[in-house]
Formats: sequence, C-alpha cells, structure tokens
Amino acid sequence: MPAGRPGHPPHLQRISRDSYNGAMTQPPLAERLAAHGIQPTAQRLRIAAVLLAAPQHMSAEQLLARLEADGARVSKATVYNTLNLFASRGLIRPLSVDGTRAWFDSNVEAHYHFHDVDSGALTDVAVPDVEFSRLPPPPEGMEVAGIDLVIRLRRAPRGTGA
Amino acid sequence: MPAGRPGHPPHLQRISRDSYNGAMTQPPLAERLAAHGIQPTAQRLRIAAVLLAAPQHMSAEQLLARLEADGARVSKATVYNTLNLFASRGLIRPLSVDGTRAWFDSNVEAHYHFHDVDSGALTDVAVPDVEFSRLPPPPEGMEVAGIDLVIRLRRAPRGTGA
DNA sequence: ATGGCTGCAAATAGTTTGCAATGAG
DNA sequence: CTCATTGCAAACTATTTGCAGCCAT
Repeated sequence: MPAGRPGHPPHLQRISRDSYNGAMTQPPLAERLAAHGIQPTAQRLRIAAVLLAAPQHMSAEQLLARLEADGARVSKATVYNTLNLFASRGLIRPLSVDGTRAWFDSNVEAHYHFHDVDSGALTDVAVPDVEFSRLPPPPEGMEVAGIDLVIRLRRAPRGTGA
Repeated sequence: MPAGRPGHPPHLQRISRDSYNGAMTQPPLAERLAAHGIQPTAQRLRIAAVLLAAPQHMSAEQLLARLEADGARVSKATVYNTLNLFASRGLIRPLSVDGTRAWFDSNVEAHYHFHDVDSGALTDVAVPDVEFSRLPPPPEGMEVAGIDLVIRLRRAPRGTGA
C-alpha cells in the first residue's frame, strides 16, 4: 500500500516498506529500522534503501544526489538528520577518513579500510586480513570502543604493484 | 633579541630565525623548516615554535588561540596556509580523527592514537605497542603510503579499568 | 623593483538548527 | 487532535581564496 505521500507526483514515491527488499536476503528495511528503534518514515526508508542496499561508503552529498536522481524527495537537512539518527542508533557507522567530509559506512560489522589518497576511494578490508599480535591496553578506567584502521594507498612508483 | 610579547607594537615582527630555539635540543626551527624546503618567515617560525615544541596534536583553532595568547600576530588564514604547507612538506602530519576538525600532529614518526570519544582527547600509542601479524597486500599498482590506527576509547562501565 | 608571504575579509563547503506545515494514527 | 517528522532557509563552523601591502633581496 503506497503510503499516501503528500499530494506529490505519483510516479515518484513508490516505496512501500518492503518493495525494495522483497528479493533480498536481509530483513525488510522497515524491520531493520524498527529493530534499532527507528520509526520507518517514507524518507528514512528511501535513505535506508539506498545506503543499506549493500556494504558501502557514502557521504551525505552523494546520498542526496543519488536520492534525487532516483526521484526521491528528501531535503538535505533530512538526509543529515537521518544519517545522524541512523548512526546514533548503530544502524550505520560514521567514518573519519578525510577530515573534510563525513562518510557513513552501511557495514557496521568490524572491518577496516583502504583509502586511496589520490582518488579518495574507500575499500573495505576484511577483518581476517588484518591480525594484531599486540595491542596496547587501554588506559585506566577506559575500554576499547572500536578500532579504526585506515591503510592509505598511493599509486606505486611503477611496476611495483604485484 | 627578546621576542615580542603580548600587547605589542602593531607593525613589527621581531622574531629572528632562531631566537625561539636557542636552548632546545632539536635543531633550530629555521633549519628544520629549511630542511623541508620551507622558507623561515616570522610567522612560520612562530607557528613552528608552538606546534613543534613537543610531540602533540593541535587544531588550527587551538594553534591560533595559542599564538594570540602568546602575543604573536598571525592571521587565521596564515595559520591554515602554514599548516597545509607544513603538512605537504612532511613537517607535520594531518590526522583524521573526528570528521569535524582537522588535527595536525607534530610527530611525523610512525605511531598510532588513542581517541577518547567522550572528551575528544588524543593520545599517542607508540609503534612497539602495536604489532600487526598480518596486513593485506595493497591492490595492484598501489603501495601503502601510511597506516592510520585509531583506538577509540570510552569510559569503562566501572571497575573494569585495571 | 621583484617576488614571496601575510593579513584581512569575503567566499566556500559541509553541517546543524529553528520553525511552520504536513501526515499517520 | 496530537505528535513526530519533514522541508526550507538561515545560521554556524571550518577552511580556502583573492587581493593589496610589506619585507627581504
């Protein structure tokens, strides 16, 4: 049932809570949001549909552009608010890779990143690909909340690649 | 020649290239700058004097505040320009720890960081305290330019600290 | 005189916030 | 009806840029 959107162009808003997810292995978006205590509104679902479609990294700007290209009607403020909401509820993970922009990772599982400093591209590094044989103990009264590992890459001088 | 102190005549900069460093163990600042191909101007030396005084992390804002408190006359633009210049020449290292601000680390030696997510405090983690027993090979044609490791800390529930 | 560096302020970029309007229950 | 959510624009914060003046050469 197409949640009646405000008298908006009918062809644009056709997301109902599961139409985007019917064929996927993951639980429907609405449920995933609900599981994190997030009310499934139309724009939240659209945002989730784009960002949570696959493990990926997106900036607010990218996400907004994508939404607009898809014909979704979501304001910039809502994109930011929603991303922050998702992040605060643990649905997505904010990344600090480049100081100028905020990135959000739809993959909240532990993992690390390659960062191509030339292109800015971010690539996942699976947990088993990294192994710490030693880590410092956290200071008194502190505990480790997470480990962010970013391996910066640059183009190899030449022929050094493999 | 005594370096200008707070409340100083509007026009003149009386820092000469080494007045700030005569007693330190490191090579004079002017030489350090020169070694990185940076011309030692008055404000660059003042900025370097503050930031390079010890291994530490500072934001542009902090640095500017400190300079002003010290009575140095350096504009915000110059602080940013200088930090970027220093960073591009490898004199300091930019850090991406929190997406909202750029941090600069006066310690360019390889090392890692603790980041207290509550207070925002940054603490160094020495290289020998971390050991990787496995790291992924960089993709074809790429080489590792650096590794940024940030261990996020939060206050332990209680009594879990030691 | 020349060229590099600086200060200032305006311009950008990214993100947050205030508030009225809107829609779901 | 009521409340949460949204959109818009203005407000903010962090950073960069344009340009004229100054300094050392």
